[in-house]
Amino acid sequence: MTSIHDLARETGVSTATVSRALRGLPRVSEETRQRVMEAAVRLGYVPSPHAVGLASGGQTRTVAIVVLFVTRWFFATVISGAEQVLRERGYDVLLYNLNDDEEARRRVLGTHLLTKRVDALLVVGLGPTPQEVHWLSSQGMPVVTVGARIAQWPSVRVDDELVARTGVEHLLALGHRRIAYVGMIHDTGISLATPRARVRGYRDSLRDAGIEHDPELELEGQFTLDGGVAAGRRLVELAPRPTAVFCASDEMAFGVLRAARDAGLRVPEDLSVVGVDDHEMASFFDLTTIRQPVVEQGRYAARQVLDLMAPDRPGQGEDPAVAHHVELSTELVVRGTTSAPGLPAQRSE
Amino acid sequence: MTSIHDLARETGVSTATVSRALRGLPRVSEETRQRVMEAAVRLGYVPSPHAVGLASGGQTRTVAIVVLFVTRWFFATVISGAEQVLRERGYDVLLYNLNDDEEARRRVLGTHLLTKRVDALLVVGLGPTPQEVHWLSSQGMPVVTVGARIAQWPSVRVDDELVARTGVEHLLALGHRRIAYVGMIHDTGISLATPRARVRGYRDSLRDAGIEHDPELELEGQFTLDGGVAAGRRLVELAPRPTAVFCASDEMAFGVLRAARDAGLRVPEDLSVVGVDDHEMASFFDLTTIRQPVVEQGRYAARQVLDLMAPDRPGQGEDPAVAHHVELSTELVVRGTTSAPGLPAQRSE
DNA sequence: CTGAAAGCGCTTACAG
DNA sequence: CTGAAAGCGCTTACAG
Repeated sequence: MTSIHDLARETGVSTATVSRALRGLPRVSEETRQRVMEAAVRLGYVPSPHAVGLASGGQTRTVAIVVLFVTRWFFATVISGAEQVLRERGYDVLLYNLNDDEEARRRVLGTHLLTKRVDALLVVGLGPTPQEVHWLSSQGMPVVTVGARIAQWPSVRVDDELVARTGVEHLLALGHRRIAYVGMIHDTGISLATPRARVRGYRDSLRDAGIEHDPELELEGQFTLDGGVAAGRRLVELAPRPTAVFCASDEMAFGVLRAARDAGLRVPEDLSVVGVDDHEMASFFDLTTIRQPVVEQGRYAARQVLDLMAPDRPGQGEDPAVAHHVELSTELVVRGTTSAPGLPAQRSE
Repeated sequence: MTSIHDLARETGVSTATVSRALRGLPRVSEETRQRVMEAAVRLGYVPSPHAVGLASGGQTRTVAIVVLFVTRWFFATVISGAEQVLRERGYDVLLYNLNDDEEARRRVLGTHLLTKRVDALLVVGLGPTPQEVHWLSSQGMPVVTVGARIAQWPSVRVDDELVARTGVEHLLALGHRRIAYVGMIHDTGISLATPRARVRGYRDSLRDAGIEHDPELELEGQFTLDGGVAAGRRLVELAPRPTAVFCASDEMAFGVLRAARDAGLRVPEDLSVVGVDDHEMASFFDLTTIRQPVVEQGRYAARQVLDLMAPDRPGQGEDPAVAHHVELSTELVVRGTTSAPGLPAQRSE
């Protein structure tokens, strides 16, 4: 491993000068810089991040991304957006996959685990508790959240209540009155913000439409495909059967479609189905859904992270173009799984 | 940030003793150890990874996982398996998402980028070139591959030729003779090993069955859903139309199913379809497929990585239970998308 | 069982 | 423009 000393010996200058030359600092003659650079390339020099970090006050040029489940489309997609932006700016990404494990969450967000290991935290899909917020803030750790809004920290998300309202109101406008909900009803894991906001939106739109709340119509789907199938099976047995269902994620909607078809129901004639996400397979299933921009949420959050760290960089202020709380817009995408009760889909092609 | 010096002052011993006490080294009185531990907890002490790394010879306790696409099911699933095993052993995971970018690949595998940043490399889904192998070896970087076999390095994979043969032979046994292939035909990106082995398996089984090779039957599907749809559209236009198709991934198979149904074909009566993976949505589509263990490949590879680094740890040898080249077994899962030509599926329920 | 001291590979005032 | 020296927070022989 060639070090700064090797370069100093090789070029006949001091290590201090080598250090300055390498980093493009002023007060180094052009000729010296050339010689040092050349030697660095020739000897395959790479700075030791440990030494750099130690000497320059603990910077790690590393950001931790904490997700609930790497394997789910939403999280993987957010990661890919954020990773790209951070990478471009020379940051490494440390991945923490919580796997919905409460203990892992405590370890990562509630202990010293990350202090000194990363410069900032990007938390996706879970809302830190007030204690965690307090703790991380007291540690001076910059944090950005995706999918949850914490007053003190920058965040990117979509308006989950509005998402649900948009879906349910689409069904109401088509004439449905008995509308079921598939989502996360019982708080099991550690992801709360999004599921809760969506049920709320569902309930509020029904109330605003003067429809009485029927708890029987709220089905547990766990935000998974299998959960959606299970919820769909229960749904088709309800009497009277709902004529439509709003699913809080496309993956659950796929499951409901399957269950409906297994039960011999026609979609949308017998059952209209709406999802959320515009998952890569949604158009495949011809699913009506509320599209949310996902890569963009990752990209934007990464920019917020960079911005939070920016004031530390000499001569750089905050980027005025980066907002504290950002709500990206969503969009109703009408496809073939919704129609007026009893009618086939009206395709406008 | 409390340091080892604070603990030393607090407990009235030297920093050397604090260091030993903290790490559970022998030659420290039980009483001293207690006092140090207590102070560490009370003051919220966390060792600086930079200082530890610098002082103890460059260890980083970090492993880089390099993948082609985080967003694809296979890669995300391998990551989750590997991450869990590494995490349990106290290693952090640095994620590099290549996104099929040749330049990113060069930067990561062909330069000094990773030297001094990570203790080992876990490469998923791409086979390093001989130059890269030589380079990384000369740098002393421990590397494990998933899905490609490099003689010098430990690897985990499935036998991709056998996978293809299993699928094609299932179709041959059902009586099909005109069998198409959907996979990666034209080498575009940087993922080569797996796609190539699978076409080879397809061609070989047909040849062994005495069926002449027809290049028209090999369709480009790019290992994506959309690629599968596109390939499927071309497939249904072929004359005479094949009676069956082997797809090198489930995602492409989903696409072919869609195209077939759009074209009014019945599956499996008019077209039998086989995939590879047993993707989480495969049973959903009732797809016949060759199942490969994916989380397990990630877990096993992580163990190989740990084993590769083990000899450095005092008193530890290699784990004899960890093999150099591992081929995990695959399994034909017969579902409803395959049958004898012209016949409906024979379900054994 | 414990401490003083050197060293890991850099950066950063401070002189010159 | 350049160098000598201290320091970042640990670990590790070496003494005792």
